[in-house]
Amino acid sequence: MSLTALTYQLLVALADEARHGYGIIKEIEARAGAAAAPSTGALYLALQRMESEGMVEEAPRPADDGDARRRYYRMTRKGRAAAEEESARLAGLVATAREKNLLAEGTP
Amino acid sequence: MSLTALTYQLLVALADEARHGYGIIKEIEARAGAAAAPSTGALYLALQRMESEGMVEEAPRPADDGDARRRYYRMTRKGRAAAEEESARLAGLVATAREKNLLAEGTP
DNA sequence: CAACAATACATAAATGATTTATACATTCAT
DNA sequence: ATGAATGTATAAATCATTTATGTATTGTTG
Repeated sequence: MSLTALTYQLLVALADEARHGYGIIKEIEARAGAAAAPSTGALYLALQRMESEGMVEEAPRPADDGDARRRYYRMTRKGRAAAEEESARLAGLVATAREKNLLAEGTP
Repeated sequence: MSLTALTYQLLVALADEARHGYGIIKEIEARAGAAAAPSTGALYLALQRMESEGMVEEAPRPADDGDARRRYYRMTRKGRAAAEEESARLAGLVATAREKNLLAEGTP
């Protein structure tokens, strides 16, 4: 039972701190470019699904954030465990890709 | 337009040499364990789709392989380019996961 | 302060890949 | 010769994502 690409992407975005939906998109854009970010439709549906699966949960809005529209989410223990497992799997796959010369030498 | 997880997995399996369908499954099992390998249903449908997309093409059966059932596939140039691009994307994602402590320290 | 762009969340319908199940023939090992 | 493993294949069902759209709030700028 492995994670979808989008689920994993969102878990990584939430790994360091709680964020609201649009904030997740902005985080992904900042790290990987606008093309890597999901559409709002995909994002909010995925967050709903992930909440129902127990991967994330809603978190209180920080006191210093006055924008009442924002809904914050954070990873649950289960979400973190799933993200760690998937990270290991992907790291192995990337290592294989490197062995097979699918990554330019010197790529981190 | 990015690759599905299964598509990428199959391209990596084909990156070093042409293989037949069942051989792809065995290669994945050898590298990542039986749980990581796709079912035959998923595999053959994916190969068909990938062939129609121009990601892989059928290759002649090696002379030293007498099993007439086997159908060999190899990556096309397009498939290799897509696999390289996706490898870079995933390497970046794994690097982020590492920064956020989703990978045990010392993991390759 | 008015107008506009960006932010923010949300859902429906269509699409499309994968899962699950099944089928069947060939090859290998004992 | 018998059974297990190999090998390819397809149909039906499932389920996540895409695409399109709607609406309200917040920030910016002239």
